[in-house]
Amino acid sequence: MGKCEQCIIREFNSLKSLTKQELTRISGCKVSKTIKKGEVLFKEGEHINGVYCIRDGICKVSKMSDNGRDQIINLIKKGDIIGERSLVNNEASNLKAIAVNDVQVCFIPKEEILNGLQNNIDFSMDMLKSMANSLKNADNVIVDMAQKTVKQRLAATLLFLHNKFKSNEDGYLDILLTREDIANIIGTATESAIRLLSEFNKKGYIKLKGKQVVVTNPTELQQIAQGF
Amino acid sequence: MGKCEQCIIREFNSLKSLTKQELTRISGCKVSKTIKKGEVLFKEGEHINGVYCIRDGICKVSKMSDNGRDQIINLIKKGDIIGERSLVNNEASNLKAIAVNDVQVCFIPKEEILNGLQNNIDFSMDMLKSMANSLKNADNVIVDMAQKTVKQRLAATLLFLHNKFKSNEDGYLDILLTREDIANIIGTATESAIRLLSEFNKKGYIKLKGKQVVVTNPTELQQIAQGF
DNA sequence: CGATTGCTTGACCCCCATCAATCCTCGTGG
DNA sequence: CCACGAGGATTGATGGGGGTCAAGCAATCG
Repeated sequence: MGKCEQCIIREFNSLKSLTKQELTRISGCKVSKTIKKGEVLFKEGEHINGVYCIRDGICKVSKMSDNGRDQIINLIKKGDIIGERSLVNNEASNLKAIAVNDVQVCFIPKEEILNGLQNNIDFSMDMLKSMANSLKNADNVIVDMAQKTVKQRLAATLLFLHNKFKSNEDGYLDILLTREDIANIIGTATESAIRLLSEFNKKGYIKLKGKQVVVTNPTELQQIAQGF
Repeated sequence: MGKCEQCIIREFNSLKSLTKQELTRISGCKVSKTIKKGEVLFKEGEHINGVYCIRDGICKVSKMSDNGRDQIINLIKKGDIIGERSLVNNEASNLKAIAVNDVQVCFIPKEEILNGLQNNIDFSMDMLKSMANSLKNADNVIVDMAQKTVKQRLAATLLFLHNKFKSNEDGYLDILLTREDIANIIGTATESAIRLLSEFNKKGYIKLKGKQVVVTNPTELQQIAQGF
């Protein structure tokens, strides 16, 4: 496999602050994996003992609720790192990660990351910033979940997907989620999500081409998401 | 005011990892404040330029949603620190903090904390752990908000308050929240919260003595929170 | 080419947001 | 000391949002 020192992906995450030396060390012990669509990267309760750096593809990160439904907490893609949290507080993962499409990841053992955190201030500051940002984001999600209607949340989610995953100028996404996935992001029943998607489609805010969802009127969706 | 080196409060948070020297420096430039019940510690959009260490009392930390309702994100008490996030990523606060009862805080300037993060690995690791923990917590809240009914969330919230704020053996809380506050934690209308509180009261899971809410049957509330 | 999985729509009903009226409680000023 | 006003607590009535069950259809796969 390639060498971390030459990997562009790390520019997108905290690993960019590591030194050449550190990267070389990591390069020597990292493990590259391919996870096929639908397969599990790690599951709840598992001890990950390291972090995953996503080189390509998309994973849905979810957590099982008491009522037995999977709530999707996050979608991670190329350049994202996952597993730092369990690593830092030395606990088993409380989340599950499943490949939405074929995914290539590099696994970096715990010791290497801890070593970096202990000896490289820039790296640990980057990690802190990244977590601080995730926390801010989580707060926003909590407020939305608590206060917004399902319709508002769907509009917000479509915009989120549009902004994070749109590939080319025609607005198609790099990601293909099932209706159930979308419902599990919003936190609603699949049928409710479907009905609202159909409504948005009729009104021309989005286009449904098979399973593809294309946002055609972001402005209007923004309005809806904010409650108008 | 007292000296940080001798302050017991810091044992409850990341500041415990600071050296005697660092604490002495901080002691010299910290500012102690008293915030009266209902007053604002800081508000959304404000540049805090430091962190607050709660010495006594309770603050509700909230965020305004698009529809104009305040969502309470967190309740912080003696020993908690707030403001690290905005400090780390150098942004204005996205949250508001209001004193629930009279609160005593120490304000520690940004530079001191940054200095600690730069030079004291133990301190920054503690901060990382603290944030990792908050993130795990936030994930749980997101799942609950997305998947649970208002009744379940109320039961869970009552248990949370019971565990975090119960003072003496008779189950009374150190905290006195209005019905509106409780509703704003759950993310529901005040009337809905009131109705359910009344229902729990009739069934004997809690006791309502004036504004005081006392949990009398945690086991049953646990069952409800999990959906039975 | 069955069979499984995902998508869609209809029907039903309960939860909960909202509006409204009343009661309670406490702090303030006369 | 009491009246009174304001904010909080409570209860009722009502309507819509959204969860759930069920049936039919489309698409994908071994």
